[in-house]
Amino acid sequence: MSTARGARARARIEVTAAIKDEARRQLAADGAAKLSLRAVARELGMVSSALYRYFPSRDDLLTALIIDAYNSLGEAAESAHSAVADDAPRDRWIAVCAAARRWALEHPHEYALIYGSPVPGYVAPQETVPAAARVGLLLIDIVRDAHRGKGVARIKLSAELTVEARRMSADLAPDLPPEVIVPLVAAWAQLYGLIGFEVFGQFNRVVEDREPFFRQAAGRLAHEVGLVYPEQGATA
Amino acid sequence: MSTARGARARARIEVTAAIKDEARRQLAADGAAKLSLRAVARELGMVSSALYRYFPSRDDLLTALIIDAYNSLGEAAESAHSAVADDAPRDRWIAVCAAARRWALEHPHEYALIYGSPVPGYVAPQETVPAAARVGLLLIDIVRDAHRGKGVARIKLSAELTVEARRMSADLAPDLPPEVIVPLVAAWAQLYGLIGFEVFGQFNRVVEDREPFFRQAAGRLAHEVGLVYPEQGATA
DNA sequence: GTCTATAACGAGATAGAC
DNA sequence: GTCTATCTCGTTATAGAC
Repeated sequence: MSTARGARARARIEVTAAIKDEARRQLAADGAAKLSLRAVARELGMVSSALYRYFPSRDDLLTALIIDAYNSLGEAAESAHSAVADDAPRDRWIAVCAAARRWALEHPHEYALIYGSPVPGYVAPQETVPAAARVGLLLIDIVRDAHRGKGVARIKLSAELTVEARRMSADLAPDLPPEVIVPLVAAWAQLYGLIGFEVFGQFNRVVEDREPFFRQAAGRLAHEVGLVYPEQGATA
Repeated sequence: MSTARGARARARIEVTAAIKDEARRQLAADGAAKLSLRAVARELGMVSSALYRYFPSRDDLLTALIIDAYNSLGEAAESAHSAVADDAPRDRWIAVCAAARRWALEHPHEYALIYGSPVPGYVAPQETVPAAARVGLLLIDIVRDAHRGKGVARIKLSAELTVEARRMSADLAPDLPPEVIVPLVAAWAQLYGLIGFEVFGQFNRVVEDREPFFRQAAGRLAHEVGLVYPEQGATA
């Protein structure tokens, strides 16, 4: 009986994985907007009503794919980071940025799913938040370490930004000063500007040798958040 | 006879505009992937085959919408720029960035069309290039002026980037040195990272008071491309 | 010449009866 | 779970109105 239950659980996991794999293939072919439970079922030789035992709606399947994508990206970034965990913060920052870029280039359709245009009619539930936050939290960790080691330069914030900056700091990293969290969040968004332009083809005929270009830009982003070599202290 | 031709030409322009307006409405509702000639025709009280007198295919209609969006954005940026044409390059830079952001927030679906996920099965023809380049060329102009006035700081490029940097410089702005064109292109991409995160909702619960945040970030981008106040010369 | 309407194709999705 | 009747779609051929 426990073996039967185990077998059933195993089967359920396998079918769930097969559904998501097929859904990812259709994502790549037709885009998230056209993802259809029926088409997935047909391709798997199932009937559409059977899919509802695994995903109660198309939106739930989409949510699962989105969470998987964020986790896959987060894992790629975290494992790249752990390989250089003892290096200078600036090098760790660049390693994480490069890992995010590599993942995006290897999974362009999943990248489009999480950082591209919103899917019409779909609203991401709160469930997606923890997975979505992984890369951001990693970048915060790196800057936090540099800040402890004083290897971080602070920036002057405009007066109109001080209230919001304090709120962001309290929300995201209470141990980091507002003058650090603002450029950090900006760099986070800018990183995905660089990655998105490459993945979505905006760099075609503009930037050709993209790896060194990206490394240079990621280094500038590190500088923007105050990460300087090796722990040489802060400079304005 | 010439009046007849004029009336026909006018009618053609009006119908073309009506088709594009309706297509834009459907774009906002269902996304570019689901844009359908038949649905547009139905909503306009025409028959689908009649649309082919105006757009030879669905992709041609999409292309027209894309070019219009780029031109609308380009116009917004250029008119914002001409209002501050005599200010310091740094202020002109920030004005153009702010205009691009405002346009994107006011036209989120058209922004998604040109800077979001690619439309599955659609490849943008070369026709779109001139319109797509307008904001970029404006940013180049601003940096060029600052460079003439020596108000631009050069950055050290990594050795691995020198060849590509020279190619980019020759291609995009032969009168600007590679050490300027690289951060300029990077800042261009990063600008759309900031805008995209706001338009696509990635800043929800992260950045709330977004206007001052954006201005701060745009100012940092200006700094990154070497624009400093007023023409106080170059610093590393 | 310029346009619109009718009809049809082949492909795919969908709803409901069974 | 299967089958069928009825939708949608992009696109083309054709015929006729202005």
